[in-house]
Amino acid sequence: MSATLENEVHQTQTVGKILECAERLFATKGYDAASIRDITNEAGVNLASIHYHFGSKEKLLEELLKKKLDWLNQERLLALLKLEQESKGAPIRPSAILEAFFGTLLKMVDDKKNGGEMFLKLLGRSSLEPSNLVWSVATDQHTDVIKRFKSALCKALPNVPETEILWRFHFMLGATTFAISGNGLPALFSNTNIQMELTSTSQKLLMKRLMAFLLGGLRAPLSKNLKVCKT
Amino acid sequence: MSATLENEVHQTQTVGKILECAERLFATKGYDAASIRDITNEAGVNLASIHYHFGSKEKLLEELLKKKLDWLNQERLLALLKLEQESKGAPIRPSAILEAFFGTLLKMVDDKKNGGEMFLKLLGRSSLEPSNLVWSVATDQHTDVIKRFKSALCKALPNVPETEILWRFHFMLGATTFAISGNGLPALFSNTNIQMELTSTSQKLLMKRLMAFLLGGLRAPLSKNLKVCKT
DNA sequence: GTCTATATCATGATAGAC
DNA sequence: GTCTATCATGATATAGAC
Repeated sequence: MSATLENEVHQTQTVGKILECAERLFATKGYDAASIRDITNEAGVNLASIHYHFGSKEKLLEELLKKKLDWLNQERLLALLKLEQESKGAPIRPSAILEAFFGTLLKMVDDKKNGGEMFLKLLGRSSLEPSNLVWSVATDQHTDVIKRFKSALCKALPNVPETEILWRFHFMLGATTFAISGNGLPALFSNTNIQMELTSTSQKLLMKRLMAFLLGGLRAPLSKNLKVCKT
Repeated sequence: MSATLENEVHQTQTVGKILECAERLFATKGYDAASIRDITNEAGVNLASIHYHFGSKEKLLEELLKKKLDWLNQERLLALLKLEQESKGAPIRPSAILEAFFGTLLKMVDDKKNGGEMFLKLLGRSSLEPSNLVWSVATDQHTDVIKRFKSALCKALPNVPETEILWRFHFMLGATTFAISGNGLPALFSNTNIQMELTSTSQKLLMKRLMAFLLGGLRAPLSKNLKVCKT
């Protein structure tokens, strides 16, 4: 009995340490650049333990993404449900809906303890990879969350066709992803006298900036050709 | 003499074949997953030739990106100059400016012969990678192009502060990147009866959709806190 | 069931013959 | 400029210790 307990503790420790180090290393060095040797060394566990506990390096990444995404989507759902409860039946403000979806995401950046920013960068990178890992781990929960937000947006913006809402959802995801991993910013801000602002820009300011942009894009008037083929 | 010529022909053939295959394989399998053995095999050249001609696998990618980006930025510059010439001194329509910058990019998708779509996906992926390769190959030309477009946008939108223009530039890049590599779309469109449209959506329609969104975001009203700290 | 040591295979890189 | 041989490293699979 005592042995079982010890083993369990041991396992959770091993698995936990692997998850923790893997997340950090994947995010900083990138998935491919982070070798399982790096991870197991840093975690102080055996080289083969990743294979034993997760099956493969890719499964480890999958596990990581799934865990965090599930948590994230639950937060999103809660935020949306709260909004729906507050406005009984009536359409919700588009800005509030966006805040529930993308704001919940951006808030993770501040989660220093759990490496939120690193995870978000990893997430952004992973969502463009050919393997399509991020979207393949999408659980039923994930598609459910998207469906609910889409419905809320459709109700809030009756003038925008459903197809258009979905496309704009996609565009908004892209803008948010870039907002989080500000890789291109140095190039943009070079030769201006406002680079300084980059590092000192607080998360709250970025959020305001992004939200204004997303809202503008979401509510943009349809171009002529799109009005015609309204579904 | 004849030998020199033959060598040169040989070299250009070898280099050309490497570039061609590398671009396709990088774009389809991803940079890491495409081994130099894959590339040299498919190109029908020797394994070591990549190192001889480019120095390393990474330098090869760098070369590829630089070549295409230089071409792209020249196209953008030409488009902008044409607009500036047409409207002598007067501000240019924001939509025209966006079309010159992002439309030029999107047009590459249709360049089937040169694998435009694959390249754009590769470009999108690379711009989020930690190595920051895309932005580090940014030549003076690149920063010049960005500076010119920024100026044009500032003139066209006098109500939006310069800092804000730059941030929104960044957001627009993100939206465009996602628009091109439609990885997340299946997840978004699942359980709707409009998935079909995905594959059949023409480039022109996507362009209209994206442009409407970008314009909306670019011209969005500033949130209160941003108006205060207008530079 | 949990972990470790070891073996096998593929990768990027390099040196040297031609 | 091209090719072969070889190396160091890393990913993965398996056999076996506890």
